[in-house]
Amino acid sequence: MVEPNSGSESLLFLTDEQVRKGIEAMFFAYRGFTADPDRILETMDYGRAHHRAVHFINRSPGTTVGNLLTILGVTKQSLNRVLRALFEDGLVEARVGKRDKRERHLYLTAKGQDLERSLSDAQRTRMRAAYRMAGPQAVLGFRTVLEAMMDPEMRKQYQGLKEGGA
Amino acid sequence: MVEPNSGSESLLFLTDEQVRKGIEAMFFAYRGFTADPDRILETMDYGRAHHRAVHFINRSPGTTVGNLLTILGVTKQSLNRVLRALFEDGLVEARVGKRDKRERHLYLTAKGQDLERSLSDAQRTRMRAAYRMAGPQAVLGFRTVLEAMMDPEMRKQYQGLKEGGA
DNA sequence: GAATTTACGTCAGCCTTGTTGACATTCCAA
DNA sequence: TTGGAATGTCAACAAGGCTGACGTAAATTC
Repeated sequence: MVEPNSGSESLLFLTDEQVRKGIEAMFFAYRGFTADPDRILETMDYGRAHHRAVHFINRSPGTTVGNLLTILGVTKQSLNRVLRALFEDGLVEARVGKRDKRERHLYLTAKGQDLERSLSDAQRTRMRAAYRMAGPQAVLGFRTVLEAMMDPEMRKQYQGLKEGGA
Repeated sequence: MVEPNSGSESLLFLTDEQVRKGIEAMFFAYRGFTADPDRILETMDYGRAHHRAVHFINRSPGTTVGNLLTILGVTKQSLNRVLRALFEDGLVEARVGKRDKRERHLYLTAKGQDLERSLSDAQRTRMRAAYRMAGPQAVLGFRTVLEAMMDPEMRKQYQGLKEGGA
């Protein structure tokens, strides 16, 4: 049913049908979103999990294992499997914390940075194309809605990264 | 209207940094997007794959297995495992095609519709809240960018569903 | 200084959901 | 009649989640 509207304001954008279109758009767009890096990763022995780790280590060099766990929202066993592979292949290195020696600070090696670049180039190219097609006004709306969709703690993480970045 | 940019207008929304924020927004938002149905599903014996099947069968009642394969982008073996569970639990029924008896047309049973409703209620509630927070202009932009991110074939699927709906 | 907590690693085992390959059935269409 | 399409099913496997249990070193608290 069409929702009531305050005054003459149209709230048609809140109908079930409109919302469902948004849901399906998320589904199909997310597929596109991951498609390019996935293609690169599958030629190597890596998956999406490695990509995510590499992305956020690149984003916040020196981040700890614990931070990464929070951001990625997986168990340490899961993350550890991924990190072990990245260590062994020399893409990531861990340095023992100076202040707190229990912590491991994670950094991409040169080789890791190369991979990161090739992955995010692919993804950025698609994003940039989409941005260009849609225009700045649409991009603003895109980000606004996505932010509103996040869980509050995740939104904090996201906004933290926003400031924190280089 | 803060409109586009002929000539020397700002293209700042296309910087690497802006694009990266978009990438991270997609990552975090998608987590939120799936969180609510996931919580419901995990109490039952189902996963996201079941949700997707139920969603699209509900969306296009009478769709064939082949159509579903195309839309979901998985192998028939994967889909078949999911469908078998849904048949056994009486959520979905398959009717042999009248014109082409090889085809199975898929329908939700009343029980299946109940599950679909409870799942999409959860997801729609979040989406609607996000839409309301962001406003109609932002929602327009949101959908525009997502559409631009899709692979062309997926975009066709998506737009086909748009018209095809109930 | 001892006890506890924190940060991390690791082993083992399980589940979901994706994959390939092989093969059977049914049925449309040439 | 035969080829190929649509569907189903069996088997095996992999990625990447999960839990539980245990170990170690360092920091913190008592």
